[in-house]
Amino acid sequence: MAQYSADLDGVFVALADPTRRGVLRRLGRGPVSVGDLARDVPMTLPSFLKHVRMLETSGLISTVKAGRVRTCVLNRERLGLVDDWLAAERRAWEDRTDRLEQLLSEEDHP
Amino acid sequence: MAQYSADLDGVFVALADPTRRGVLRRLGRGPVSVGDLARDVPMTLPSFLKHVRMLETSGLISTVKAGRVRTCVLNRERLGLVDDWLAAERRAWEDRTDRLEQLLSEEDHP
DNA sequence: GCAATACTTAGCCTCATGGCACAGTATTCG
DNA sequence: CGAATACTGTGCCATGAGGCTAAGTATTGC
Repeated sequence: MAQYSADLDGVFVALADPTRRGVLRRLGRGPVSVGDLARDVPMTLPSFLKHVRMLETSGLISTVKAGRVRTCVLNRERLGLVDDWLAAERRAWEDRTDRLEQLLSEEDHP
Repeated sequence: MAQYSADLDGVFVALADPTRRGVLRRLGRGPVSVGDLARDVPMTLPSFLKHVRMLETSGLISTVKAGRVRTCVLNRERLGLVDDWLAAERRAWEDRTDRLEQLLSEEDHP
């Protein structure tokens, strides 16, 4: 659970940057090399590479190097963490809402 | 759209901290004062207050001060931003998958 | 082999985050 | 009124994010 939380930290941090979200969007259309990704971004390559590394350590993408080209692939299932978190939050709210409605209906018919 | 992206930045940054996620979870059960929230957290009040402010500027919570007590309330609808972003990502993937499957089926029956 | 390509490393800068302590303000209670 | 309560403001510090330049390494193409 502590690990779950740390993973979630990493994923949310990774998502909190437009450059990185842009990379994810692009990778949704298939694997792309670092160089090709960087061409779309107004930034030097070393700076951009930091974003790629961060996406990789968050688990949102994987990369493999073949020759001198590093290719990035989206790990779609990783966003399941966000889904799960959202679902858990909402479950908590709804439990509360249920109890609240129950309480209200008891007041209606005591 | 630029604003949408900036809003998303703020929300993801806010969610990228266990303390703040804990606050949201707690607020899911109803409004709570800053002091009560702080009691659960191993941190000084001024430090904790920074988290509350950050949650507020991200739009995930609202706060009102009555007398000397500031009460925090969850803005549930704000998480819709995350839903929307997730949905948009997935739509992009699926479009691609559709095209890919179409391509494959064309290869099967040229 | 040599030059171009595609990263990669290293070092530096600035600003934001997340923590602290300490002192202040505004309300409320006796 | 005076003390306790509940924040709030200020200033400090360490760390890490996000950008840069300059130089280095490993592959590939001619």
